[in-house]
Amino acid sequence: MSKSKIAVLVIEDEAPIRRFLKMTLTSQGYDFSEAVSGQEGMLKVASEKPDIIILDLGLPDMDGLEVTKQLREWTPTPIIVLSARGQEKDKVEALDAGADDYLTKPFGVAELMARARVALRRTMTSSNGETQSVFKFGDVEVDFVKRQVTKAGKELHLTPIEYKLLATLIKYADRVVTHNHLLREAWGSEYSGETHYLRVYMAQLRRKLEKNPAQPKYLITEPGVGYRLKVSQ
Amino acid sequence: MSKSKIAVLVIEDEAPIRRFLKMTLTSQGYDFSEAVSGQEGMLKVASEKPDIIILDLGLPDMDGLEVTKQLREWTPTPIIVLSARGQEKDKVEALDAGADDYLTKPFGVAELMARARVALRRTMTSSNGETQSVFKFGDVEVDFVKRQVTKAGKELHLTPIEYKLLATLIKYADRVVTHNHLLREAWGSEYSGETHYLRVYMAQLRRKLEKNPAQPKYLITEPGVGYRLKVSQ
DNA sequence: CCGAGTCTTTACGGAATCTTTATGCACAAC
DNA sequence: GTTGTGCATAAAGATTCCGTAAAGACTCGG
Repeated sequence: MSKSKIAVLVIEDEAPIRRFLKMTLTSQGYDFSEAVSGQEGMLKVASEKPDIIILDLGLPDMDGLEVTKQLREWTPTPIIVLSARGQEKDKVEALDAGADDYLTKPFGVAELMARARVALRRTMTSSNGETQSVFKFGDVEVDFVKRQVTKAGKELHLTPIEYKLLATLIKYADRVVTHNHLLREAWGSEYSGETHYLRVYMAQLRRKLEKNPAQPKYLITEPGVGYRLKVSQ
Repeated sequence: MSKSKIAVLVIEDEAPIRRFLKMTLTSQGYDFSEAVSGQEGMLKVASEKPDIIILDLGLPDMDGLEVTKQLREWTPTPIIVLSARGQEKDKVEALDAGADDYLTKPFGVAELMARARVALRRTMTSSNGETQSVFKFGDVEVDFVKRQVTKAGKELHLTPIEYKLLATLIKYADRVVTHNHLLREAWGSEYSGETHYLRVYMAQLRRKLEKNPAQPKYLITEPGVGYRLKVSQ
């Protein structure tokens, strides 16, 4: 399963709240990351590309509103704001600055989780991912949203392993992917060394995707190393 | 269609609040529309296709949670929930049912407006296509407002689970929906892994909807992955 | 309390997929 | 020329997954 975890970045200076959120989020299966200041937070948003940001407005180094505005200049990642101040004016300012939600401390963790799910629901279902949803080479098209492959417009059926294998090669298009790497991604880490499976499945993929399977144009063998999906030129 | 104004639908039984919202919204340049019951509200969502819905949970004729869930079966239009109950449990339930935000009465109108702007900001930027309240494939028609299914004009009875299953497949039309995803949406998260339920119910749906259930044209199996409602081509 | 409708559970034949085995080819090393 | 290694391909065997029918359990209104 190549389903990576959902990554949450918590920008919060108070250690107890950070610890608390870390416990809750990790126990619910999220990938947790933290920053203790606005500066560090913005850097981590850029470097780690979290799926959602939980931001305390009362940071020591800079105004939380300013953090929100600056983030919104370049990223649409959902931001849930936490604040000790419950005045309506504060809420309106933060929401208009680009925050997606606003919770007043002390907040209930169940509500925070529910509101995080709301924010994530949007970004997940809307098809505007940073990864292109359709990949093409030759007359083959791979639609990752539909999980469907077509060749010359005609639908093509791939088995789960064939699909994962192809998806991995596309992920590293034009680069060589080693035998073990492919085995790990398509089968699982415990299959390292079973390079024979690869030969069988690469042959199947070629039969389905290549015009002349014996002289592949796209699914290239790199002897002794692995395979490569050739798309350039 | 050249819709200049943003249309807001308010579903609320208390006249004073309705009047108040009408004043505020029209003065801010929104197109205002209202419904006094859940039934009327759902009909107006289908007929008027508002850009955003403000929904009071405490309606006389039906549970607001149920309204939210039924709307979410076919439309992604933002829903902001108003409620007199401020318990965390109520908020979580409403948000997980599909609401985009939850305000406890008495609420500040500035905050409501700000939260409406947040919800609108998201849908306006992402190119969300219009959703229809009636979905068709082959000679089958599904009316999400009446909750009624017809085949070749003849009314067809589906059990609650059959209906939810079909509604979920329609929501992700042409996309592969995994076993667990279907189980979560139609049965609930605690049913993950009970894939044999799906086999039983997919067979029932095929018997009712397909001309030749043994060779389905629309309800397609994706072995080892899930199912897909095929409507294109 | 009963019965209709619905959900849950079970069983099994068959289909699809994964795994294993076998054979042949190309090429390099010796 | 022989040998060995890595690869391609086909096909058989093993396993998992799916479709179907039917029976048992549950729910709810009357």
